[in-house]
Amino acid sequence: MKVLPKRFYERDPALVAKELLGNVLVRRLGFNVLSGKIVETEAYYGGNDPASKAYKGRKRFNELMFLDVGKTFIYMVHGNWLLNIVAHVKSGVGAVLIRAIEPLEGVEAMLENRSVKNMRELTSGPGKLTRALAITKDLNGVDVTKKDSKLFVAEGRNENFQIGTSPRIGVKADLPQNLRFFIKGNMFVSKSS
DNA sequence: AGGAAGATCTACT
DNA sequence: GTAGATCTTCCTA
Repeated sequence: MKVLPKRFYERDPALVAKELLGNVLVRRLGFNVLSGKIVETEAYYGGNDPASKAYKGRKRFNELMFLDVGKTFIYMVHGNWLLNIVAHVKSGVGAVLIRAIEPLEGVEAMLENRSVKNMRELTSGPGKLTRALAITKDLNGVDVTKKDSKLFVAEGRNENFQIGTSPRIGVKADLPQNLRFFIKGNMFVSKSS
């Protein structure tokens, strides 16, 4: 299993967000390995992006977005932990929000973390997937470019799929460009349009 | 102390 | 399918 290198994240967040699709998020949890294919992402920028946590300047809780790329940036919204990976060009600011994954390994363990009737509900949303993979603030700042981390991103198989885009979801003030990316037709995408 | 926040669940029509 | 309550931090006063 190959891990995506740090330089992968040292680019424009929108590009990183788009190219993360189809790669695999891997969570080590005790003796278990839980993983899922990334099927939906959003890009966030810095000071000129009103929806970004970094919009109001560098604070202690968001400083990871200003620092090293390839690390997690995790925060709580409405009682849900949301998982981002820091990505930006050199000395820039930005991150990619992981919005949905398609479960691959460790489905039983995920089901223990979340009681759902429908498989589709397991990881089809940013707060859902963090709960399924037991991701909390404890994993904030973890380096996802190291394969002995508790959380990292591995290269997916090079499958062919179509990429859809849309405005970001749930943001009050969005930028004019489409910064949400998803795999068209995948069941686990949180919303199809 | 109070409120807002990149969402989710539940309970209805 | 849609509306409303509610989940927990961090920010701002």
